[in-house]
Amino acid sequence: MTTRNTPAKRDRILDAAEALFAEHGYDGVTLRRIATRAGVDVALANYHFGKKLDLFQAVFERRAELLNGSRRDALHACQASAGEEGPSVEQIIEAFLRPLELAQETGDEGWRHYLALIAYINNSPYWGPRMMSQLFDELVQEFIQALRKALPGARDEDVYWCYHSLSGALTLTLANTGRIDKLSRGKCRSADFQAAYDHMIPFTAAGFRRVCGVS
Amino acid sequence: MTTRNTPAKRDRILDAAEALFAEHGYDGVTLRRIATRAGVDVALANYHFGKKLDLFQAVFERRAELLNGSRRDALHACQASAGEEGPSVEQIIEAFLRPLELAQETGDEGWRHYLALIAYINNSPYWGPRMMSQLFDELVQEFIQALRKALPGARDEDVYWCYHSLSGALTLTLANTGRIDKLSRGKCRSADFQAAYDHMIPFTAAGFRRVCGVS
DNA sequence: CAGACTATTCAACAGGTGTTGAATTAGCAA
DNA sequence: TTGCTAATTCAACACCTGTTGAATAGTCTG
Repeated sequence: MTTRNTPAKRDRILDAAEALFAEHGYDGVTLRRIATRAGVDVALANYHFGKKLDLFQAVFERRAELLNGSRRDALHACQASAGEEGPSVEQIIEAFLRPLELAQETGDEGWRHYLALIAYINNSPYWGPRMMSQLFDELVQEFIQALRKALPGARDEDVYWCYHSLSGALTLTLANTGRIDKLSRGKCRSADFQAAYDHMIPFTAAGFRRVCGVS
Repeated sequence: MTTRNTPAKRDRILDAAEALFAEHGYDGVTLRRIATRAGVDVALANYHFGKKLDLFQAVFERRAELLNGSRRDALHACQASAGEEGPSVEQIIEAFLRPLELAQETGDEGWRHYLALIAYINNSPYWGPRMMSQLFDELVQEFIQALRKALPGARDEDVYWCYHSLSGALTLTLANTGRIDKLSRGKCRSADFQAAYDHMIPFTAAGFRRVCGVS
């Protein structure tokens, strides 16, 4: 009965905040701008979410479990289809990255904004340590565990440093700054996510193999 | 005669702005906070640099040429010592990265802040496209040209996508968020720059080789 | 219908923002 | 000393910030 064609104002606030926080960061966005973009009074954000920081956190958490879910599914799927010794490095990284590509390629541009927000947070010396761990560390450790199994004899330290490089490459992809477009004079488009991941998967897999000593 | 042991206030403003912008971003920092940290009146920033945005740009530009210089020197040096067919992928990436490590390991922590600021700008969808090109593109193109020569037959598109991954891994290193410390439970420390680059160089070099088809 | 509860807006606050022009100090030349 | 100029501070402005409490509209229940 209460189904609407226009989304509820509460959701529109989240959508607006998501897009603006992703592009300008936490301090670069005012509640009034969010409210204006959502077509809503300023006070409504406070009514629904409390303080500005709580709204920020709500945006951050909204899609996290969904994302973790599809990533976890992808990992378990490739583990199930692999034999006794588990999936290859390539398959694990694929499971780590492809769900993001799918999310970015959805018609819903909210996912693009959300992932750009993750990039902002992950790259920030202030927000990164404060917010990333609570939602993403557990699953990341599961991926790293799988990578360790796929790289027998690798030193833990090396695996973590490789993951660091993978995470950095991914973060810049999610940020979607369009810098590669300019650098390559149009030969690459950062909006072409499929191309981005198609290159990133073999790139990082080769890095893991080389550094972690499986030659 | 006018040599002082305390740096001129103009420089102290730049130092304070550099550190604060790097940690909190452009909008997360107030001129009053910069002035306080520099031990200076608020109006002095405006006197020396004009608007807040001009101060931001001044900080961004202050060390750029110095950095480009040492990177360019490193590239030319490895090109000179290499034979006719030019340096290897590893050598080029080393020339691209080591100058940053050296800067970060200087006693002067200003360089650490500066490079974290570069990471912030490079990763930002707002600032990245606006500020990175003007100062850094020319030299980056020189590095990419060298990489192309070291990877004969590689498609331009592939080289640029590989550079994108390299740039991302580097950016997250510069941001110095300390996330890897927590993830690895102390096995890796993001302040250990030498370890970071020691891993990053073979990691990315292997990626280039694999993706750009030199097997 | 009345009532209750939620969602939304209105109006305003106390405090912080970048910026400016005038006033003050310091450094040096003649 | 007296000037002159650059460096620095002071005081204040007009505006924007997040946040709040009261007022209004909307929605469902009985």
